[in-house]
Amino acid sequence: MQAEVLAAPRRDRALMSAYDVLGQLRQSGLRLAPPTMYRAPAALTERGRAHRFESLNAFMACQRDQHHHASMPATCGDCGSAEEDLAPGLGDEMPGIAGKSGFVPARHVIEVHR
Amino acid sequence: MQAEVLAAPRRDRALMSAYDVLGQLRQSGLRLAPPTMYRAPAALTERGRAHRFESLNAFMACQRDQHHHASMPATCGDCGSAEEDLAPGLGDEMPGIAGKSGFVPARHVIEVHR
DNA sequence: TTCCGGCTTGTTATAATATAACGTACAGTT
DNA sequence: AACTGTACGTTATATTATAACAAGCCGGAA
Repeated sequence: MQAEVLAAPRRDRALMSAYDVLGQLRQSGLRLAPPTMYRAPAALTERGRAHRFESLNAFMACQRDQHHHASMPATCGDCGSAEEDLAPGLGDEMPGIAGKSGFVPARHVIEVHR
Repeated sequence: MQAEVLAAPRRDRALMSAYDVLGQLRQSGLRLAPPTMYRAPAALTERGRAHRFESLNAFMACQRDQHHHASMPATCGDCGSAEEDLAPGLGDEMPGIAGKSGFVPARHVIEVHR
C-alpha cells in the first residue's frame, strides 16, 4: 500500500493530497477508506520516504531517499510540481534563533512556494 | 471582530485554532458562524498582524507588529505558547537554495516546534 | 437628504481534511 | 497450534475550511 501511495507523487515529482491519491487508487479498482490512505503517508513520512507539505495538506515523495537529511521542499502553486533541495544550513541556524526566546527546537517546518 | 479575535492569542502569547476562538467568543455571548471567524485571522494575517501556523492549523498574534519582517515562529506542543524571533537570514538564504531546482520563491513557511 | 459603492458581518449549507475505535488477515516465531 | 506484531479494512465521526448569497453600516457624491 505504501508503494502504491508513493507511486504517483514520485512519478510526477508532484504534491498530492491524501484524497487525490485515494481518488486515483479508487479509479484503478481498489476500494479504500480514508484511514487506509492516511496511514501510508504517515508511515512513509516517519521513515523519511515522503514529506508532508503542511501548508497545503499534501505530500511528496522524498527525492533524496538514501538518507535522512535537512531539506527544503518547494512547490509551484500553478502546476503542483515539487522539488527538494538540501538545506542543512537552514536547520542549523534555527536552534540559535529559537534560543533567543528560550526554545529548544524539536522539529521544524520549512516550505517554499512559488 | 478582528480585534476580538486577536485578543486571546495576543494576551496568552499562544496559538489558537479558529474553532478555539469561535468557542471562546460564543461563551461570551456572541453567536458566530465559522465563516465570520475565519475572515478575521485571514485579514489579520494578510496585514501582518497575525501569523498562521500551518502545521497546526492555528494562528498567533504577531509579536513584532511595528513592521513586516522575516520571522521564525516557534511553539510548544505541551503548553501551546508561541514566540516569534526575527530571522532575516533564513529568508535570505532560501532563494539561493531554491534556485538549485529552478524555483523562484514567492512565499515561504518556517515554523519551529519543541 | 438620499443614493451609491465598497467593506464587514451574518447565515446556510457543504466541502475538504483527518482520526478514533475496533475488527480482520497474515507472516514469522515458538 | 498459539502468540505476537504489523499492516490493512470498516464504520462512524471529528476537525478544519469555504462557497454562495443576504443584510447592515458607513463615508462621500449628488
